Amino acid sequence: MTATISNRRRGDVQRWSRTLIPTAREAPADATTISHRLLVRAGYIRALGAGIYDYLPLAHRVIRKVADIVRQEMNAAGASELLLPALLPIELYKETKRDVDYGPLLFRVEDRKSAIAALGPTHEEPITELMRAAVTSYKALPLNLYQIQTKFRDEARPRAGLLRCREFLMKDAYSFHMHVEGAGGLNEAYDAMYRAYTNVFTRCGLDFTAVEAESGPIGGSASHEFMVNADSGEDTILRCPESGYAANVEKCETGERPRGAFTEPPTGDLAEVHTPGMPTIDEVGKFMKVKPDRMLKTIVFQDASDAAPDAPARWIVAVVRGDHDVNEGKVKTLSGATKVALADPAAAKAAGFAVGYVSPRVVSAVPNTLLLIDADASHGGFWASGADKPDHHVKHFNWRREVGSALDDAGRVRVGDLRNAIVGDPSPRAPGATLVAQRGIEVGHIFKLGDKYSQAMGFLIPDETQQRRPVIMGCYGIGVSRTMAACVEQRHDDAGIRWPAPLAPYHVEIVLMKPEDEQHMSVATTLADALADAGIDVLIDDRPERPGVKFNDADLIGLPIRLTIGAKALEQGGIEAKRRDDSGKGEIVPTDKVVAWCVEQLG
RNA sequence: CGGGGUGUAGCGCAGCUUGGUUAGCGCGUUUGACUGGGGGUCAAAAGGUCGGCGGUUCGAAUCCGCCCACCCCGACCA
Repeated sequence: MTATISNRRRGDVQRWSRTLIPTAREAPADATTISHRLLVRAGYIRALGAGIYDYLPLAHRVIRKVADIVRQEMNAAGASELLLPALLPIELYKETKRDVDYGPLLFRVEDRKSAIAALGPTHEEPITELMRAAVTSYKALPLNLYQIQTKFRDEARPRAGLLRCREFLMKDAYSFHMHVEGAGGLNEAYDAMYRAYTNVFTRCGLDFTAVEAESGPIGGSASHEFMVNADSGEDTILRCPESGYAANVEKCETGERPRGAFTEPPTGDLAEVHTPGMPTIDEVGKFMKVKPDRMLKTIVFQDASDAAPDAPARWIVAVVRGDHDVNEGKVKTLSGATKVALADPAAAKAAGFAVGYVSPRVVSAVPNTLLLIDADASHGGFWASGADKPDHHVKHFNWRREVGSALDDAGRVRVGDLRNAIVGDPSPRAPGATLVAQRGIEVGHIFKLGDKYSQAMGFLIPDETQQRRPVIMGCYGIGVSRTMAACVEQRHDDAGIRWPAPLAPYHVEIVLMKPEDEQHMSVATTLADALADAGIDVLIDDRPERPGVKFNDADLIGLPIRLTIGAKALEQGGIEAKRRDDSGKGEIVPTDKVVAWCVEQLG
């Protein structure tokens, strides 16, 4: 006897009557999202609590297929799979202060000795703890380690079925390096992960977009999100149709926008208006009869660089149009500070800011203040603004008259890009092109971590020159269970799910019109066997149900191919074959050609 | 965490305002018959701590109080 190692996978064959697929005509009333409703109705998942789900056999098979593709691509990219605990001593998180930073999002459990453990929301700490003990030489690097594991996050508001859960399945990978550039460096691993992720989602049969996301501590394009394109997605991304540039709203740059000259004449005398108890732009605008796009929104930040803790606070005041959103990252960039944060309201008040009613005039009124003006807010014409005293606003704000010569001092006033990009903004990469919006669901995220965790946890090893240096890390996540739901959001119709072949729980459903007919059953099992030999997974609907029920359920669970075995087709020496994506009854395919037909359709 | 809402059979709902037979209806389930290519028809049946605890009352699904769970909008979301 010879042992063989086969790389040829034989398909699975299962009978509907022998597994658990509890389909339902109606979805539970509390399921509102499409993927949630369809996955429950089609018997894939059941809710057990808020953001907690049972994965029934069909769902488990889909999950496994996603995971297998992820594994293959990760392994091909040189990563190694391991498995870390989900139950983690809270002390680990104290080392990085994430027990506080992560806050209530971190699930905590108490053991019999009253010790607190965390249920891992992500595994930077345990992997760094492992590496710190196991790797003591730069010669052991680079390394890329990953796991596919259940994660726990005590979400403030779990919602949308599998899209935002408290317990979910995630692939998380961590890479370790002594340097960023060059062979064996972080950038090399990051690029490899970018390619692997592109391969994964392509192989899953998903329509997706890789977008630039908020930069990590290393700067540059240090983070990408992989978004499944779906109109029902929660996230908005912006894309330049010309250059292919795409980014999320937090990150998206804009092309040069026209700016004001600060020489435009006033529109009238400065007029103060009493606006009691109106904290929002909308309310004030309605009260004063001024549209938000004619108001200046003035937000106080402080330079949070930890360079000189005793130095007097340095204030950064950002001004954007009332209908725009200020972007903290852009405030940081334009100010040149290494770190900025929203000003502490009490400290800002003490320094002389009328928080909530600030106007750009404070650049002269409060020492150590840098004024940043978004291009769209720098124009002339009518403006309303805060009045620098509580419960008051002013009309006819004029830049030159109100702010004066400070406008000409680049050390005190700068104009630039300060707000989130919006649809119609000029593209930053193609002159003349404008940004378009697109909805998506984030299913992957790759990130250059740098030395944040290795520093915090003391993971330093000597390099070639015997200098102890913190290890540089990258982290790379894929939401496995979320990918399943995102796929349903993207691929469904009124009748049910439409799985792409690579993720379908089974590739082919054989519908028996008369399961009690022995000849029909024999045709079905012979056919299923032949399909399995070709590597195809087969579900046989052998239930004694009426045809309508079975056809509707077939559409609902969404397998790519339906083969119907009934007297009519058999008399013609064939089987009725239909793709899920096609309407109608399908075509009669000669019985001996069915396997080849299926293989061809499944591509 | 703020605002709104819902808990009655596996699922979808009515009943509650105005307390009073044995708590109903549709779907589903079980049994039988007929039927047999897109959720069929008839007959019979099973299935309920009315979210929980306490209170008011002769009597509570219904009124009152406290608690719990879940959903939606917002805040939040490495």
